[in-house]
Amino acid sequence: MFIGEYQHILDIKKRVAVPAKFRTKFKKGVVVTRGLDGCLFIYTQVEWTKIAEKLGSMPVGEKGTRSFIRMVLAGATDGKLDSQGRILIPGYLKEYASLKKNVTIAGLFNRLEVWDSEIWKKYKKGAEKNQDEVAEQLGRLGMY
Amino acid sequence: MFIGEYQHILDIKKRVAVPAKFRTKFKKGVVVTRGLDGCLFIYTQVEWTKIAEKLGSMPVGEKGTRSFIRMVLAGATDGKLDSQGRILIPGYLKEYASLKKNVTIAGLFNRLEVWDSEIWKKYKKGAEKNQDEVAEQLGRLGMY
DNA sequence: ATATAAGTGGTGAGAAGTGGGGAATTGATT
DNA sequence: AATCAATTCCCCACTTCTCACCACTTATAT
Repeated sequence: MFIGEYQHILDIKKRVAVPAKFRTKFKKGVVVTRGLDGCLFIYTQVEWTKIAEKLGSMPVGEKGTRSFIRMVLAGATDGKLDSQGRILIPGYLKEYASLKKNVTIAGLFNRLEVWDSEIWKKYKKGAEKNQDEVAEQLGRLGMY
Repeated sequence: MFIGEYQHILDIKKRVAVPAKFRTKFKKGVVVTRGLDGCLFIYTQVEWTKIAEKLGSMPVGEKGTRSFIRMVLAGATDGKLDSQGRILIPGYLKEYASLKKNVTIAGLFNRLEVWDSEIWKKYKKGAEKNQDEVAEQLGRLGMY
């Protein structure tokens, strides 16, 4: 499963390297799409199939949910890693996530997330302020 | 289980030795992640698997939960001990815990904690001041 | 005091990350 | 349909970093 935080570069041709230790999981293909909180989600082809099914069969209750699901499904592009283990980010996704040169790749269990490094830094700062809440949740997990 | 307090050094290559008596527990792998109060948590692979499963099954609808999961999962790295029984600390975790050269490793039942030695010293001082309060809490728990 | 284990430091080969040239493909315009 | 521009893809090349291993020092135990 995916964990960890990695610094990479989005080069001038809009390519990002997938951390080497995860590349084997993408042999069957990779799917990139719009994510939550202004990042991109990267799924393995296998995981994506499951996710897409789940999203497609969700009760279309709330307006916001509906439009988000559309964004995710419509925003998806599939491809393969190049011989150097990189993926190509389409222009509209680069724009969606405000990606500049430096990006942070985060491992989130069944997916990777791509963040602009500056935005990620701010996001972390925000999250660290809620330590009490974090402690509470850790307690519930039996971690603390 | 883990107990005790140990002084070690984070060398220039960001490696720390795990106290020798605990090394056998990490044969299957070791996971380091962000902890509370500015320290790092070290779990055995076995312990971590339990935690990760719980994290994976948490609903991601709420913003707070999402950021909590991101901090724990993206903050984590897994690896193995090197032939000298050391673990490698990624830059972002070194920074998170403000680690300098001297670090303190503390055993806390199902995990180890890594502290910058200076911070640990201060933390202990603070904790000693609250002894009355601590005693009270222990009493409530029927431990004292 | 000697032997053994633990802790720390360093080096070098190989892997990973990044950049770039040029062919192939797409799709837009005339 | 033909041409051109732009993007994508497939290599190759260079640089940087990581990891496994070796070597030395310090601590512990008998």
